[in-house]
Amino acid sequence: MRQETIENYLKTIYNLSSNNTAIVSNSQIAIQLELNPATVTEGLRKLHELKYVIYEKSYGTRLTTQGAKLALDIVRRHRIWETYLVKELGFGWDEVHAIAEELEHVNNTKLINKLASILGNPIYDPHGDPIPDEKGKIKKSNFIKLSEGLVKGNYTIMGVTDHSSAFLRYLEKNALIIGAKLFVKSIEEFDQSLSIVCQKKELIISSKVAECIIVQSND
Amino acid sequence: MRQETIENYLKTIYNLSSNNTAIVSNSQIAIQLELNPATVTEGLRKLHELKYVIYEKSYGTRLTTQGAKLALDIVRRHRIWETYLVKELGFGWDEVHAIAEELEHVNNTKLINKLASILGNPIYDPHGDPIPDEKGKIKKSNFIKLSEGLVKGNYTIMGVTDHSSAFLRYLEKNALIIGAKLFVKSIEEFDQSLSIVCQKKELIISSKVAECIIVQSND
DNA sequence: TTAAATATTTTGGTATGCCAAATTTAATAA
DNA sequence: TTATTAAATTTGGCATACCAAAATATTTAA
Repeated sequence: MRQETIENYLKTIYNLSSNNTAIVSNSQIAIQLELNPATVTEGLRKLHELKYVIYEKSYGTRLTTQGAKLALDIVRRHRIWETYLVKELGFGWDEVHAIAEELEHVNNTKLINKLASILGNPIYDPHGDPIPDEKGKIKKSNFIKLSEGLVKGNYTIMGVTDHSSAFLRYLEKNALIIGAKLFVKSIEEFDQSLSIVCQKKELIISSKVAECIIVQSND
Repeated sequence: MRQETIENYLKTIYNLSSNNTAIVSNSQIAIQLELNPATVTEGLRKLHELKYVIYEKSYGTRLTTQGAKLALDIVRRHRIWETYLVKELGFGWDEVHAIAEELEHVNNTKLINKLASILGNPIYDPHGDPIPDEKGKIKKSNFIKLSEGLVKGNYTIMGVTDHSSAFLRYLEKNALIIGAKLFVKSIEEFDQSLSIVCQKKELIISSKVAECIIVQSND
Protein backbone atom coordinates (compact mmCIF):
# COMPACT_ATOMS: atom_id res chain seq x y z
CA MET A 1 0.00 0.00 0.00
CA ARG A 2 1.37 3.41 -0.91
CA GLN A 3 2.48 5.47 2.08
CA GLU A 4 0.34 8.42 1.02
CA THR A 5 -2.75 6.20 0.82
CA ILE A 6 -2.10 4.82 4.29
CA GLU A 7 -1.61 8.31 5.66
CA ASN A 8 -4.83 9.62 4.13
CA TYR A 9 -6.89 6.76 5.57
CA LEU A 10 -5.39 7.04 9.05
CA LYS A 11 -5.74 10.80 9.19
CA THR A 12 -9.39 10.52 8.12
CA ILE A 13 -10.17 7.79 10.63
CA TYR A 14 -8.50 9.83 13.36
CA ASN A 15 -10.43 12.99 12.51
CA LEU A 16 -13.74 11.14 12.34
CA SER A 17 -13.25 9.16 15.53
CA SER A 18 -12.13 12.07 17.66
CA ASN A 19 -15.20 14.13 16.78
CA ASN A 20 -17.68 11.32 17.20
CA THR A 21 -17.25 7.99 18.92
CA ALA A 22 -14.19 5.81 18.56
CA ILE A 23 -15.66 3.54 15.87
CA VAL A 24 -15.82 4.88 12.33
CA SER A 25 -18.08 3.61 9.55
CA ASN A 26 -17.00 2.86 6.01
CA SER A 27 -19.39 5.36 4.53
CA GLN A 28 -17.98 8.22 6.62
CA ILE A 29 -14.51 7.40 5.34
CA ALA A 30 -15.76 7.02 1.78
CA ILE A 31 -17.39 10.46 1.85
CA GLN A 32 -14.38 12.12 3.44
CA LEU A 33 -11.85 10.63 1.00
CA GLU A 34 -14.26 10.87 -1.95
CA LEU A 35 -13.93 7.16 -2.66
CA ASN A 36 -16.34 4.45 -3.68
CA PRO A 37 -17.46 2.36 -0.64
CA ALA A 38 -16.05 -0.74 -2.33
CA THR A 39 -12.64 0.87 -2.37
CA VAL A 40 -12.86 1.67 1.31
CA THR A 41 -13.74 -1.92 2.23
CA GLU A 42 -10.61 -3.06 0.38
CA GLY A 43 -8.47 -0.35 1.92
CA LEU A 44 -9.56 -1.16 5.45
CA ARG A 45 -8.88 -4.86 4.94
CA LYS A 46 -5.31 -4.01 3.96
CA LEU A 47 -4.82 -1.54 6.80
CA HIS A 48 -6.04 -4.25 9.17
CA GLU A 49 -3.43 -6.67 7.79
CA LEU A 50 -0.80 -3.98 8.25
CA LYS A 51 -2.00 -3.61 11.85
CA TYR A 52 -2.81 0.07 11.56
CA VAL A 53 -6.52 -0.47 12.34
CA ILE A 54 -8.92 -2.95 13.84
CA TYR A 55 -11.46 -3.46 11.09
CA GLU A 56 -14.47 -5.59 11.94
CA LYS A 57 -16.55 -6.53 8.93
CA SER A 58 -19.89 -4.74 8.67
CA TYR A 59 -19.33 -3.21 12.08
CA GLY A 60 -16.66 -0.53 12.01
CA THR A 61 -13.04 0.47 12.29
CA ARG A 62 -10.79 1.99 14.92
CA LEU A 63 -7.10 2.80 15.01
CA THR A 64 -4.55 0.53 16.68
CA THR A 65 -1.88 2.11 18.88
CA GLN A 66 0.47 2.00 15.91
CA GLY A 67 -2.17 3.52 13.64
CA ALA A 68 -2.97 6.31 16.08
CA LYS A 69 0.72 7.10 16.37
CA LEU A 70 1.07 7.58 12.63
CA ALA A 71 -2.25 9.45 12.41
CA LEU A 72 -1.13 11.89 15.09
CA ASP A 73 2.12 12.44 13.26
CA ILE A 74 0.28 13.34 10.04
CA VAL A 75 -2.06 15.60 11.96
CA ARG A 76 0.95 17.27 13.56
CA ARG A 77 2.65 17.83 10.20
CA HIS A 78 -0.54 19.19 8.71
CA ARG A 79 -1.22 21.65 11.52
CA ILE A 80 2.38 22.80 11.86
CA TRP A 81 2.50 23.53 8.14
CA GLU A 82 -0.81 25.41 8.30
CA THR A 83 0.48 27.52 11.15
CA TYR A 84 3.79 28.16 9.40
CA LEU A 85 2.06 29.16 6.16
CA VAL A 86 -0.12 31.66 8.00
CA LYS A 87 2.32 33.01 10.54
CA GLU A 88 5.59 33.00 8.64
CA LEU A 89 4.64 33.06 4.97
CA GLY A 90 1.65 35.37 5.01
CA PHE A 91 -1.06 33.05 3.70
CA GLY A 92 -4.73 33.49 4.63
CA TRP A 93 -6.28 30.93 6.96
CA ASP A 94 -8.76 30.00 4.26
CA GLU A 95 -6.11 28.96 1.73
CA VAL A 96 -3.64 26.93 3.77
CA HIS A 97 -5.62 23.72 4.17
CA ALA A 98 -5.17 22.60 0.56
CA ILE A 99 -1.42 23.27 0.56
CA ALA A 100 -0.96 21.51 3.89
CA GLU A 101 -2.74 18.46 2.46
CA GLU A 102 0.25 18.04 0.18
CA LEU A 103 3.01 19.16 2.52
CA GLU A 104 1.85 16.82 5.29
CA HIS A 105 3.11 13.81 3.32
CA VAL A 106 6.71 15.02 3.32
CA ASN A 107 8.14 12.89 6.08
CA ASN A 108 11.03 14.62 7.80
CA THR A 109 10.90 14.96 11.56
CA LYS A 110 13.75 17.44 11.73
CA LEU A 111 11.95 19.72 9.27
CA ILE A 112 8.66 19.70 11.18
CA ASN A 113 10.38 20.20 14.52
CA LYS A 114 12.38 23.08 13.09
CA LEU A 115 9.20 24.77 11.80
CA ALA A 116 7.50 24.14 15.16
CA SER A 117 10.47 25.62 16.99
CA ILE A 118 10.44 28.76 14.82
CA LEU A 119 6.74 29.13 15.64
CA GLY A 120 7.43 28.68 19.37
CA ASN A 121 5.99 25.15 19.50
CA PRO A 122 2.36 26.25 19.15
CA ILE A 123 -0.45 24.21 20.71
CA TYR A 124 -3.18 25.41 18.34
CA ASP A 125 -3.23 25.93 14.58
CA PRO A 126 -4.91 28.89 12.80
CA HIS A 127 -8.25 27.07 12.81
CA GLY A 128 -8.10 26.44 16.54
CA ASP A 129 -7.26 22.75 16.17
CA PRO A 130 -4.80 21.39 18.71
CA ILE A 131 -1.34 20.43 17.42
CA PRO A 132 0.05 17.14 18.77
CA ASP A 133 3.58 17.42 20.16
CA GLU A 134 6.46 15.28 18.90
CA LYS A 135 5.32 12.36 21.03
CA GLY A 136 1.74 12.63 19.79
CA LYS A 137 0.46 14.22 22.98
CA ILE A 138 -2.43 16.55 22.35
CA LYS A 139 -3.87 19.31 24.49
CA LYS A 140 -7.30 18.17 25.67
CA SER A 141 -9.86 20.91 25.96
CA ASN A 142 -13.34 21.54 27.26
CA PHE A 143 -14.44 23.09 23.99
CA ILE A 144 -17.99 22.65 22.73
CA LYS A 145 -19.77 23.33 19.46
CA LEU A 146 -21.55 26.68 19.47
CA SER A 147 -24.68 24.72 18.54
CA GLU A 148 -24.49 23.20 22.02
CA GLY A 149 -24.22 26.62 23.66
CA LEU A 150 -26.87 28.03 26.00
CA VAL A 151 -29.05 31.12 25.70
CA LYS A 152 -27.47 34.10 27.45
CA GLY A 153 -24.10 32.33 27.49
CA ASN A 154 -20.82 34.12 26.86
CA TYR A 155 -18.32 32.29 24.68
CA THR A 156 -14.96 32.71 22.96
CA ILE A 157 -14.41 31.24 19.49
CA MET A 158 -11.61 28.68 19.72
CA GLY A 159 -11.79 26.89 16.38
CA VAL A 160 -13.79 25.49 13.51
CA THR A 161 -14.61 21.99 12.31
CA ASP A 162 -15.09 22.88 8.65
CA HIS A 163 -11.99 23.96 6.77
CA SER A 164 -13.53 24.88 3.44
CA SER A 165 -12.53 28.25 2.03
CA ALA A 166 -16.18 29.17 1.59
CA PHE A 167 -16.91 28.70 5.27
CA LEU A 168 -13.74 30.45 6.46
CA ARG A 169 -14.44 33.45 4.24
CA TYR A 170 -18.01 33.59 5.58
CA LEU A 171 -16.63 33.73 9.11
CA GLU A 172 -14.14 36.42 8.27
CA LYS A 173 -16.81 38.52 6.60
CA ASN A 174 -18.81 38.42 9.82
CA ALA A 175 -15.82 38.98 12.12
CA LEU A 176 -16.27 35.51 13.58
CA ILE A 177 -12.57 34.87 14.02
CA ILE A 178 -10.52 32.86 16.48
CA GLY A 179 -10.49 34.64 19.83
CA ALA A 180 -13.64 36.65 19.16
CA LYS A 181 -16.05 36.84 22.10
CA LEU A 182 -19.76 36.39 21.58
CA PHE A 183 -23.03 36.35 23.49
CA VAL A 184 -25.93 34.07 22.64
CA LYS A 185 -29.01 36.28 22.73
CA SER A 186 -31.57 33.68 21.74
CA ILE A 187 -32.10 30.40 19.95
CA GLU A 188 -34.97 30.03 17.50
CA GLU A 189 -37.00 27.00 18.44
CA PHE A 190 -38.12 26.25 14.90
CA ASP A 191 -34.74 25.84 13.18
CA GLN A 192 -32.22 26.19 16.01
CA SER A 193 -30.72 29.29 14.42
CA LEU A 194 -28.87 31.52 16.90
CA SER A 195 -29.14 35.20 17.42
CA ILE A 196 -25.76 36.30 18.72
CA VAL A 197 -23.91 39.48 19.55
CA CYS A 198 -20.29 39.62 18.45
CA GLN A 199 -18.08 42.73 18.32
CA LYS A 200 -21.16 44.76 19.34
CA LYS A 201 -22.96 43.67 16.16
CA GLU A 202 -25.98 41.40 16.24
CA LEU A 203 -26.32 38.64 13.71
CA ILE A 204 -28.27 35.48 13.01
CA ILE A 205 -26.40 32.30 12.27
CA SER A 206 -27.88 29.03 11.10
CA SER A 207 -27.57 25.85 13.12
CA LYS A 208 -25.38 24.48 10.35
CA VAL A 209 -22.86 27.25 10.93
CA ALA A 210 -23.12 26.90 14.72
CA GLU A 211 -22.29 23.18 14.32
CA CYS A 212 -18.96 24.14 12.81
CA ILE A 213 -17.81 26.71 15.36
CA ILE A 214 -15.95 25.56 18.45
CA VAL A 215 -16.23 27.75 21.55
CA GLN A 216 -15.20 27.85 25.17
CA SER A 217 -17.56 29.13 27.83
CA ASN A 218 -16.61 32.33 29.62
CA ASP A 219 -19.22 31.97 32.35
CA MET B 1 0.06 9.26 -15.93
CA ARG B 2 0.53 10.44 -12.35
CA GLN B 3 1.74 14.01 -12.07
CA GLU B 4 4.68 13.02 -9.88
CA THR B 5 5.80 10.44 -12.45
CA ILE B 6 5.64 13.01 -15.24
CA GLU B 7 7.60 15.50 -13.16
CA ASN B 8 10.34 13.02 -12.31
CA TYR B 9 10.84 12.05 -15.95
CA LEU B 10 10.91 15.63 -17.21
CA LYS B 11 13.29 16.81 -14.49
CA THR B 12 15.64 13.92 -15.26
CA ILE B 13 15.55 14.53 -19.01
CA TYR B 14 16.20 18.21 -18.44
CA ASN B 15 19.16 17.56 -16.14
CA LEU B 16 20.68 15.04 -18.52
CA SER B 17 20.23 17.09 -21.66
CA SER B 18 21.62 20.31 -20.26
CA ASN B 19 24.84 18.65 -19.15
CA ASN B 20 25.39 16.68 -22.34
CA THR B 21 23.77 17.16 -25.74
CA ALA B 22 20.08 17.80 -26.22
CA ILE B 23 19.16 14.17 -26.94
CA VAL B 24 18.90 11.80 -24.00
CA SER B 25 19.09 7.99 -24.13
CA ASN B 26 16.72 5.60 -22.39
CA SER B 27 19.51 4.00 -20.39
CA GLN B 28 20.60 7.33 -18.92
CA ILE B 29 17.05 7.95 -17.74
CA ALA B 30 16.72 4.39 -16.45
CA ILE B 31 19.87 4.73 -14.34
CA GLN B 32 18.92 8.16 -13.01
CA LEU B 33 15.40 7.15 -12.03
CA GLU B 34 16.48 3.64 -10.94
CA LEU B 35 13.96 2.04 -13.27
CA ASN B 36 14.04 -0.96 -15.57
CA PRO B 37 14.71 0.05 -19.22
CA ALA B 38 11.41 -1.54 -20.21
CA THR B 39 9.63 0.84 -17.86
CA VAL B 40 11.39 3.82 -19.38
CA THR B 41 10.40 2.85 -22.92
CA GLU B 42 6.79 2.74 -21.79
CA GLY B 43 7.06 6.00 -19.89
CA LEU B 44 8.56 7.86 -22.82
CA ARG B 45 5.87 6.60 -25.17
CA LYS B 46 3.25 8.05 -22.84
CA LEU B 47 5.09 11.35 -22.38
CA HIS B 48 5.29 11.61 -26.17
CA GLU B 49 1.52 11.15 -26.43
CA LEU B 50 1.08 13.82 -23.78
CA LYS B 51 3.33 16.07 -25.89
CA TYR B 52 5.89 16.64 -23.14
CA VAL B 53 8.72 15.06 -25.16
CA ILE B 54 9.72 14.10 -28.68
CA TYR B 55 10.55 10.43 -28.34
CA GLU B 56 12.00 8.73 -31.41
CA LYS B 57 12.16 4.96 -31.12
CA SER B 58 15.66 3.53 -30.66
CA TYR B 59 17.12 7.00 -31.20
CA GLY B 60 16.51 9.28 -28.26
CA THR B 61 14.32 11.80 -26.49
CA ARG B 62 14.20 15.55 -26.06
CA LEU B 63 11.80 17.91 -24.32
CA THR B 64 9.09 19.82 -26.17
CA THR B 65 8.57 23.48 -25.33
CA GLN B 66 5.75 22.43 -23.04
CA GLY B 67 7.93 19.75 -21.44
CA ALA B 68 10.83 22.12 -20.89
CA LYS B 69 8.47 24.61 -19.29
CA LEU B 70 7.29 22.08 -16.73
CA ALA B 71 10.84 20.73 -16.22
CA LEU B 72 12.12 24.22 -15.47
CA ASP B 73 9.30 24.76 -13.01
CA ILE B 74 10.24 21.58 -11.11
CA VAL B 75 13.90 22.56 -11.15
CA ARG B 76 12.93 25.97 -9.81
CA ARG B 77 10.86 24.49 -7.00
CA HIS B 78 13.64 22.06 -6.10
CA ARG B 79 16.34 24.69 -5.97
CA ILE B 80 14.26 27.29 -4.14
CA TRP B 81 13.41 24.71 -1.48
CA GLU B 82 17.06 23.69 -1.16
CA THR B 83 18.05 27.30 -0.70
CA TYR B 84 15.27 27.93 1.80
CA LEU B 85 16.15 24.84 3.84
CA VAL B 86 19.78 25.93 4.08
CA LYS B 87 19.39 29.68 4.47
CA GLU B 88 16.22 29.96 6.52
CA LEU B 89 15.84 26.63 8.30
CA GLY B 90 19.46 25.84 9.14
CA PHE B 91 19.91 22.58 7.23
CA GLY B 92 23.31 21.47 5.91
CA TRP B 93 23.89 21.60 2.15
CA ASP B 94 24.50 17.86 2.14
CA GLU B 95 21.08 16.96 3.56
CA VAL B 96 18.66 19.18 1.64
CA HIS B 97 18.62 17.34 -1.69
CA ALA B 98 16.55 14.41 -0.42
CA ILE B 99 13.97 16.65 1.28
CA ALA B 100 13.70 18.89 -1.79
CA GLU B 101 12.99 15.79 -3.92
CA GLU B 102 9.72 15.52 -2.04
CA LEU B 103 8.89 19.18 -1.60
CA GLU B 104 9.39 19.93 -5.30
CA HIS B 105 6.17 18.08 -6.14
CA VAL B 106 4.01 20.41 -4.08
CA ASN B 107 2.59 22.59 -6.81
CA ASN B 108 1.81 26.06 -5.52
CA THR B 109 3.27 29.00 -7.37
CA LYS B 110 2.41 31.49 -4.66
CA LEU B 111 4.30 29.41 -2.11
CA ILE B 112 7.46 29.10 -4.20
CA ASN B 113 7.42 32.77 -5.13
CA LYS B 114 6.96 33.70 -1.48
CA LEU B 115 9.95 31.58 -0.45
CA ALA B 116 11.99 33.04 -3.32
CA SER B 117 11.03 36.54 -2.27
CA ILE B 118 12.08 35.93 1.35
CA LEU B 119 15.42 34.70 0.01
CA GLY B 120 15.79 37.79 -2.18
CA ASN B 121 15.06 35.93 -5.42
CA PRO B 122 18.38 34.08 -5.52
CA ILE B 123 19.98 33.09 -8.85
CA TYR B 124 22.03 30.19 -7.45
CA ASP B 125 21.17 27.44 -4.98
CA PRO B 126 23.51 26.18 -2.23
CA HIS B 127 25.18 23.77 -4.68
CA GLY B 128 25.87 26.53 -7.18
CA ASP B 129 23.14 25.44 -9.58
CA PRO B 130 21.25 28.27 -11.28
CA ILE B 131 17.62 28.79 -10.22
CA PRO B 132 15.17 29.48 -13.07
CA ASP B 133 12.99 32.53 -12.52
CA GLU B 134 9.20 32.40 -12.57
CA LYS B 135 9.18 32.46 -16.36
CA GLY B 136 11.75 29.66 -16.59
CA LYS B 137 14.58 31.96 -17.53
CA ILE B 138 17.93 30.71 -16.29
CA LYS B 139 21.18 32.55 -15.76
CA LYS B 140 23.67 31.27 -18.34
CA SER B 141 27.23 31.12 -17.09
CA ASN B 142 30.76 30.58 -18.35
CA PHE B 143 31.45 27.98 -15.70
CA ILE B 144 33.67 25.00 -16.45
CA LYS B 145 34.42 21.74 -14.69
CA LEU B 146 37.59 21.93 -12.60
CA SER B 147 38.80 18.92 -14.60
CA GLU B 148 38.93 21.23 -17.62
CA GLY B 149 41.02 23.80 -15.73
CA LEU B 150 44.57 24.74 -16.72
CA VAL B 151 47.82 24.40 -14.79
CA LYS B 152 48.68 27.62 -12.93
CA GLY B 153 45.07 28.79 -13.29
CA ASN B 154 43.19 30.63 -10.54
CA TYR B 155 39.57 29.61 -10.02
CA THR B 156 36.59 30.15 -7.74
CA ILE B 157 34.32 27.22 -6.86
CA MET B 158 30.82 27.98 -8.13
CA GLY B 159 29.02 24.69 -7.79
CA VAL B 160 28.95 20.90 -7.93
CA THR B 161 27.40 18.36 -10.28
CA ASP B 162 27.13 15.55 -7.73
CA HIS B 163 24.65 16.09 -4.92
CA SER B 164 25.33 12.98 -2.86
CA SER B 165 25.86 13.54 0.84
CA ALA B 166 29.13 11.59 0.68
CA PHE B 167 30.59 13.94 -1.92
CA LEU B 168 29.37 17.09 -0.23
CA ARG B 169 30.79 16.01 3.10
CA TYR B 170 34.14 15.23 1.42
CA LEU B 171 34.20 18.76 0.02
CA GLU B 172 33.35 20.32 3.34
CA LYS B 173 36.06 18.33 5.09
CA ASN B 174 38.59 19.77 2.66
CA ALA B 175 37.24 23.33 2.76
CA LEU B 176 36.19 23.06 -0.88
CA ILE B 177 33.06 25.12 -0.48
CA ILE B 178 31.15 27.44 -2.78
CA GLY B 179 33.08 30.68 -3.18
CA ALA B 180 36.44 29.18 -2.20
CA LYS B 181 39.34 30.30 -4.38
CA LEU B 182 41.89 27.80 -5.58
CA PHE B 183 45.08 27.59 -7.65
CA VAL B 184 45.96 24.62 -9.85
CA LYS B 185 49.59 23.84 -9.12
CA SER B 186 50.00 20.86 -11.40
CA ILE B 187 48.13 18.08 -13.17
CA GLU B 188 49.47 14.53 -12.99
CA GLU B 189 49.78 13.19 -16.52
CA PHE B 190 49.22 9.57 -15.52
CA ASP B 191 45.77 9.85 -13.90
CA GLN B 192 44.81 13.52 -14.37
CA SER B 193 44.73 14.08 -10.63
CA LEU B 194 45.18 17.72 -9.67
CA SER B 195 47.49 19.25 -7.14
CA ILE B 196 45.76 22.39 -5.95
CA VAL B 197 46.20 25.08 -3.34
CA CYS B 198 43.06 26.15 -1.51
CA GLN B 199 42.90 28.27 1.64
CA LYS B 200 46.73 28.13 1.76
CA LYS B 201 46.60 24.34 2.07
CA GLU B 202 47.83 22.07 -0.68
CA LEU B 203 45.89 18.98 -1.58
CA ILE B 204 45.58 16.34 -4.27
CA ILE B 205 42.18 15.67 -5.79
CA SER B 206 41.28 12.87 -8.16
CA SER B 207 40.01 13.54 -11.68
CA LYS B 208 36.70 12.03 -10.57
CA VAL B 209 36.32 14.75 -7.95
CA ALA B 210 37.51 17.46 -10.36
CA GLU B 211 34.77 16.33 -12.80
CA CYS B 212 32.16 17.21 -10.20
CA ILE B 213 33.37 20.66 -9.21
CA ILE B 214 32.24 23.68 -11.21
CA VAL B 215 34.56 26.69 -11.25
CA GLN B 216 34.91 30.12 -12.82
CA SER B 217 38.28 31.41 -13.99
CA ASN B 218 39.76 34.39 -12.13
CA ASP B 219 42.50 35.05 -14.70
C1' DT C 1 -41.55 -8.62 13.61
C1' DT C 2 -41.42 -8.16 9.12
C1' DA C 3 -40.70 -5.00 5.02
C1' DA C 4 -38.20 -1.34 3.25
C1' DA C 5 -34.26 1.35 3.25
C1' DT C 6 -29.47 1.82 3.93
C1' DA C 7 -24.80 0.19 4.47
C1' DT C 8 -21.36 -3.04 3.41
C1' DT C 9 -19.16 -6.46 0.88
C1' DT C 10 -18.25 -9.28 -3.24
C1' DT C 11 -17.44 -9.83 -7.91
C1' DG C 12 -15.64 -8.62 -12.14
C1' DG C 13 -13.16 -5.21 -14.49
C1' DT C 14 -10.01 -0.92 -15.72
C1' DA C 15 -5.66 1.97 -15.73
C1' DT C 16 -1.16 2.82 -13.96
C1' DG C 17 3.50 1.72 -12.94
C1' DC C 18 6.47 -1.45 -12.52
C1' DC C 19 9.66 -5.86 -13.73
C1' DA C 20 12.00 -10.22 -16.09
C1' DA C 21 12.95 -12.58 -20.04
C1' DA C 22 12.92 -12.79 -24.95
C1' DT C 23 13.47 -10.39 -29.11
C1' DT C 24 14.86 -6.87 -32.12
C1' DT C 25 17.71 -2.98 -33.36
C1' DA C 26 21.86 -0.35 -33.33
C1' DA C 27 26.72 0.28 -32.40
C1' DT C 28 31.40 -1.46 -32.20
C1' DA C 29 35.26 -4.18 -33.12
C1' DA C 30 37.59 -7.62 -35.62
C1' DT D 1 31.61 -6.48 -43.64
C1' DT D 2 30.35 -9.61 -40.47
C1' DA D 3 30.38 -11.02 -35.65
C1' DT D 4 29.95 -9.48 -31.21
C1' DT D 5 28.27 -6.56 -27.82
C1' DA D 6 25.21 -3.22 -26.05
C1' DA D 7 20.88 -0.76 -26.07
C1' DA D 8 16.09 -0.61 -26.79
C1' DT D 9 11.76 -2.76 -27.34
C1' DT D 10 8.17 -6.28 -26.94
C1' DT D 11 5.78 -9.65 -24.50
C1' DG D 12 3.65 -11.52 -20.63
C1' DG D 13 2.86 -10.77 -15.81
C1' DC D 14 2.25 -8.67 -11.09
C1' DA D 15 0.52 -5.25 -7.48
C1' DT D 16 -1.94 -1.16 -6.41
C1' DA D 17 -5.79 1.77 -6.42
C1' DC D 18 -9.64 2.55 -8.18
C1' DC D 19 -14.94 1.80 -9.82
C1' DA D 20 -19.89 -0.19 -11.11
C1' DA D 21 -23.15 -3.45 -10.36
C1' DA D 22 -24.80 -7.35 -7.84
C1' DA D 23 -25.31 -9.67 -3.57
C1' DT D 24 -25.53 -9.66 1.36
C1' DA D 25 -25.94 -7.60 5.97
C1' DT D 26 -27.74 -4.43 9.02
C1' DT D 27 -30.72 -0.91 10.57
C1' DT D 28 -35.06 1.47 10.71
C1' DA D 29 -39.78 2.12 10.34
C1' DA D 30 -44.24 0.42 9.89
